[in-house]
Parts: sequence; structure tokens; C-alpha cells
Amino acid sequence: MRLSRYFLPLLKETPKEAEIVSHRLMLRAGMIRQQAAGIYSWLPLGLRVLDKIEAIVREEQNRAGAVEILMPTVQPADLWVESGRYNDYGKEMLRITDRLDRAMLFGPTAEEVVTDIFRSYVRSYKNLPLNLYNIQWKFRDERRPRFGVMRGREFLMKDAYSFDVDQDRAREAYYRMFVAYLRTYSRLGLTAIPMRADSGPIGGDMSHEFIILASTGESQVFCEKGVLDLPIPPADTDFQGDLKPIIDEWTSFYAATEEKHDEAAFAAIPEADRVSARGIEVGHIFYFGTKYSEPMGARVAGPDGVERPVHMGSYGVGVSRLAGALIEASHDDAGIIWPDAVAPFAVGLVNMKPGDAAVDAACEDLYARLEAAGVEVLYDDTDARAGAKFAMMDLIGLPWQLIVGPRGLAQGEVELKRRATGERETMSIEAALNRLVG
RNA sequence: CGGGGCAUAGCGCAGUCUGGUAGCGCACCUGCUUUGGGAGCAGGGGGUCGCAGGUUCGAAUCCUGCUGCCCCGACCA
Repeated sequence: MRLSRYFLPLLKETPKEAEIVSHRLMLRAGMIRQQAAGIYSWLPLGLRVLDKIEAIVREEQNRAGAVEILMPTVQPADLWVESGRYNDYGKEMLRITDRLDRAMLFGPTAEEVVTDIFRSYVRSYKNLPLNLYNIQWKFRDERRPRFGVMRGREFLMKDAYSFDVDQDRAREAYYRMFVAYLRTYSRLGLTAIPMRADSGPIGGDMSHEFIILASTGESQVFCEKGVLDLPIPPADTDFQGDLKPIIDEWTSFYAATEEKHDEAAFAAIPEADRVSARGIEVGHIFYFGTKYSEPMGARVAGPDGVERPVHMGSYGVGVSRLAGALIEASHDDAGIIWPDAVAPFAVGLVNMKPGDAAVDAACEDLYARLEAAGVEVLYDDTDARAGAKFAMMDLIGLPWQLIVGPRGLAQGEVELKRRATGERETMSIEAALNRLVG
């Protein structure tokens, strides 16, 4: 993408409403535009990041055997009356009436809809296990939206729902999502720690929150050092096999949010192994049994021919929140530092002297060859000054900056800068290409 | 939902106390100079001062009501 033809509205000064660093940087880097409290438009750079996060979440859901569907944002209220949640949910639910005065709502979650889909088609244990997920916008009319996309009212969530014949099978489904989540956050470049959680109003007894460590996180978390170094299950993990040893290993360490913190248990850990840090919740998994299947009549026949309510679990990832959380976890005074996996572009190609025939030619050549090799490049072909270009590249945080100027080019050389470390290296054009394509 | 704060040009702000023809910086447009870490000079465009009432000869400024947004606390992907 040529910067001169892109839409990247950067802000030099921070809008006063933005208090935390991810919100400030997302606004300054032209990623989002606030439309109302907790409601945002995603601008090109932000959308690219959102799409990358979504793609990784999707790949790992698929790998774990979940099947993607897409449920509506607007749901009929009837289903919620059936489940018994219509009155319980309160003002957080955005209630809407259509032209015929039918009660509708903007979905804050989709247990009711997915249970309705399930009960309409599945009758036998032979069709289980089943895990249906979707990545869809949700709306929760929070009392207090804040922190930009970290707690918006409208947010993009991956929500998966598992269906099993009994609790033991449901536990296996839960384990599959547990492992999928470990892989997902790791691929995003984050250290996420599963912490035992309250199952809350949704009910059930198996529940973990996935918390990433970030110095600017919302809540205080406590864990045992060893959990940070546990190996992430590999891509070829057998999701049909026994995952219990992996879960046992991860849950053998102490890990708790402030609410669940047990000072005595924590004190029993050797002092050198205690970690007390800030954290951001980026995922939550639950097993809730027959909480919805029972009232909504989602039953399957077992091998004995007897129909029983299906056992369910739900598994959420805050996709849009992750965009903010990634920045909270990775930035410096100059701006964002994107992990390679979610960077909106891999390389920022900086033309130091547009109009100079040799520099233009070298940049065009590099741009074409990188694009041909499938490397995503943001080519700064504008005639802004050097300082402004560098500042912009640092702000938007692309992993690599490839700097081409007349000075180096005279020696046949370009400069490659790694955003995360600030290291700059001068090398030949071919060497730079090899580095970026390899 | 309780407590606090803010609303004046795209962004950041001054002006409000003490009423008198709306200003600064950045950004934007034109020209010249500059050109490896957010350039300089000169010229220019852009605002029903959040909305609605009221007081007054006159309201960004005073009064009343409303709306929007932010921050702190209890809840959440």
C-alpha cells in the first residue's frame, strides 16, 4: 500500500478523552474513531489488525474442531424469555422493538440462539460432540464504557458453544478450548495465563479466565513463576486425544485474580517464585451443564434411547479488546510495537527523498518485489520530512522499517530497522530482501 | 448506578470571574527556502462558542433546563 493513496489519519496531539495508553495510541495512529461512548468505527489500520487477530482466533478454533457459523446481531426476545434470562439481564441488554412492536434485542451473547439452532437439528448422541462458534459484534450497554476498545459497549467477540452427551464428554470439550486458547494467545505474541474463575451468573463449575500480563492492566493478578514458562501445546496437538495432562500441568500452578486471591496459598509459594502483576482479561471459558438446554428443550437421545438435556459450555475471546490489549502489552514512548503476527503491515518502506530518481527507482523495485513475495508493505512515498516519517513509522509500530535514502544508496545500501529493539543495520538491497522475505 | 469534571475551528487550548464585533498552537491551502528524527518565512481558508429557553440595548461570558463525553468507585469479552 502506498501511503499517498492510503487513509491513515494520524493525530499529533492526543484527544483529551483518551486516558490509557492503548486508547491514546489507537487514536493517534488512526486505527479507530469514536462515534459514541463505547462505540467505534475501525479505520483501515485498525481494521487490518482486527482482521489478523480474528484470523488467528479462527484458525485455532478450527484446529480444535470447532465449526464456524454466523449468528445475527439482532435476536428475538422470545428465546430469552424461554431461557429465563430476558428479565434477569437488566439494563445491559439493549432492547429494541421492530415496526410491528415485536420485542427484539441486540445480542450481548448467543447462548439462546445457538441452543435454538442445536435443538432444531440435533437429536442423537451420534452427532456429538459438536462445537459451534461465531465471530460477531455484540452489544452490552455497560454502565460505564471506558478505555477505548478495551471496554466498549459494542465489541467483537468470538463465542463458541460446545454440546456433549454428558459431563465427562463436556469436560473433554472444555479441555479442547483450553488448549486452543493457550495456542491462540501465544500466536498473538501474548503471555496469557489461565486463572480459575467464578462461573458467575452464567452458572456451572468449570471456569477459567485467560489473563495477559501488561503493566497497565486493569486488575491485579498473582501467579507462580513456573506458569509463565510452561510450553505451549504444539500445532500438531491431537485434539481427539487425551488433553488432560496438559490441563493438569497448567492448573497445577497457583494463578488467581485479585478477587480469587488466596493470600495464604500464595504465601506458601517460595518468595522467588511469586509473581504479582497487572493483568487484562482476554478470554473466559465456562462449562454450564444444562442451564440452557433444560429450559429450552435441547435434548439428545443416548445409546439407551433415553433423551437427556445436552451438556453445554461457552468460550469467549474478546477480539476487539485484544487489539487494545496487544498495545497495552507492547508499546514504548514512541508508539506501538506490533508483534509480527498481528502487525497491520510487516514492513514500512521509507523513501527518504521522493523525486530523486535513484531513490524512487530503488523504492519502487523493493516495493514490487516485497509485494510479489507476499510481504505486506506500507510504502511511504510522501514528501514529508525525514523526522516526520520516522516518527510516524515508530508510532504505527510496524515490525520493520526499510529506509532508503540517497546517502546509503550511493553505496548500494539501505537501512533496516527493527521497531521492537530499535536496532538499525545497513546492508545491501539483496540482503534486506532476503531478511524480509525469509 | 453513586461521586467528580469537561463541552469554543479537524486536534490541543485561551477567552467566561468583571457582558461590548471570537483568538493562539498544530493540522489544512498557496508561494519561496529547507530536506536522515515531527522545518522556517510570508500569505490564506475554516467556528450558528453542545442544544433550548430566559435576563439585557448587547450573551461564548449571567440565569434555568436539557444533552453529550471523560475520570474515580461497585460489574464485565
